[in-house]
Amino acid sequence: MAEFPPFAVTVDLVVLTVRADELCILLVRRGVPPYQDRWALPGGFVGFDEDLPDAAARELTEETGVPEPIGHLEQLGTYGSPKRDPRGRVVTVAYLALLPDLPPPVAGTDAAAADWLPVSRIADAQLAFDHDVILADGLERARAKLEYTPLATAFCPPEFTIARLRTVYETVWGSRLDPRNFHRKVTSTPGFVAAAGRVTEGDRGRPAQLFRRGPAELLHPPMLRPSVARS
Amino acid sequence: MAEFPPFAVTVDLVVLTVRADELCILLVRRGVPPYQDRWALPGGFVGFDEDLPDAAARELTEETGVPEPIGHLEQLGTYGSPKRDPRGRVVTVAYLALLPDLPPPVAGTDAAAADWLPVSRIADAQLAFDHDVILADGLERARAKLEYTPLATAFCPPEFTIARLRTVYETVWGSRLDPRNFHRKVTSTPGFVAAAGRVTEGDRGRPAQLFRRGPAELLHPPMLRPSVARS
DNA sequence: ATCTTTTTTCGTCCTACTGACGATAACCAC
DNA sequence: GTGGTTATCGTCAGTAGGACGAAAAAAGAT
Repeated sequence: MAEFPPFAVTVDLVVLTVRADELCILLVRRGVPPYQDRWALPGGFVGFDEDLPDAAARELTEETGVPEPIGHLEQLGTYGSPKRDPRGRVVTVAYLALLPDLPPPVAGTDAAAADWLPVSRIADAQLAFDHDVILADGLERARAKLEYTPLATAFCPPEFTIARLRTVYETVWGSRLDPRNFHRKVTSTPGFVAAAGRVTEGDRGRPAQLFRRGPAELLHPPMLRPSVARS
Repeated sequence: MAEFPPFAVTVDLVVLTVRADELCILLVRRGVPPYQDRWALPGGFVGFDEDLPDAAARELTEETGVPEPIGHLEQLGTYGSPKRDPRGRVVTVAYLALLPDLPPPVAGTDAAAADWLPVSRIADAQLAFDHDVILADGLERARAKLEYTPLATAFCPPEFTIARLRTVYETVWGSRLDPRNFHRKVTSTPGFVAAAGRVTEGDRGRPAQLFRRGPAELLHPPMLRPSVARS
């Protein structure tokens, strides 16, 4: 391997959570050029002896301050247009993280600030680099995966009610779901959720049963989003 | 961007086709170390001014000799373990290609040979580098995508019969499907296929209508593989 | 020419899933 | 208690899908 073009490799994170009935993303405000003072996805260079998932998990921990075996982390895609970074040839491996609601993040080393922003408030071409595209891909991935995996539970604390799970679906999909049909669907899909044996207390209305995530990796049959109107 | 670890970036291709009722993959026999004389995925270095999809399309054309606007090409995932290549730190972006049956490939520049191999004959740890893992991921992606996209048509010539499309599903999924229910399902799913207005001739049995791929990108409702037995 | 085989294509029955929505249960505030 | 709110259970009709019968349209055998 005598000659090869030298690339820089980074990881970038699309970190999503549901808070206050809004789908939010963790962004950092860049403190240095290029794109200084613009919002960007958290991320950084991959260490020379570091595996890609390790680098993503490290960045996630650094930005959220939370030890990472919480929520869900998966590779989203790789973006490597020659012009995407004015500093040189940078290929970035994007990861998608789904987390339960967390306390506000702390600003990192080279970031002026870090915060949760509602994705509904992020207009096109507002983010640094090609991060708009990466965010759009991450949102579409998350929306699609809620259909056929139990990943909506990654947005919830370890024990949650069916209603909480329903607000996750409603928030991510942006549409309302019938509470009675949703309840029937979730509890009748094998392995989706398992009863925790306890109930909520102190809220309004009838106390709700608490559930944990079940063992299923795939939902059969899948949840169907109402937006895909049928023929 | 003064200092950053220097990486090499490559693309590797999982190229699948259906020929003679078998799911086959395009492999090259390595002519140089490491892993000399082992089968490997076709691929190569990304040019310094080359975008990743362009590099993948270029490699695909080089290996198959076919101008590339045929079939389907999508990014599969990125593999970058520090130990995956003994020559140094190489991050590879894997692409998945689905093609109709093509003539045998020509051996490339640094490959001793290239050929279609049935995936059923590829045992574990037979391929160079981590290409076993990449192949496994590509197969799972292809199997899953046949469920909810019209991508099975990428394995077919421009005009095809429902029976041909059915053998694609049966070959990729490894299970038999009822011809009558399959016919009903395909023709009743909006946008999956469109009648070409012509029929086959010269075969055994009743002549079949020819179809082209329809405009749909997603199948609603999806095709369901029988392997996922229900509760 | 007629029969058999093969393959396509249409139709029927039955069950499972889903959307719309009524009804009841169990809490809180007053 | 009453009223408000939320959770949970049921009912009913429409639809999709698996199992399978049957007719249609060709090729080949006799």
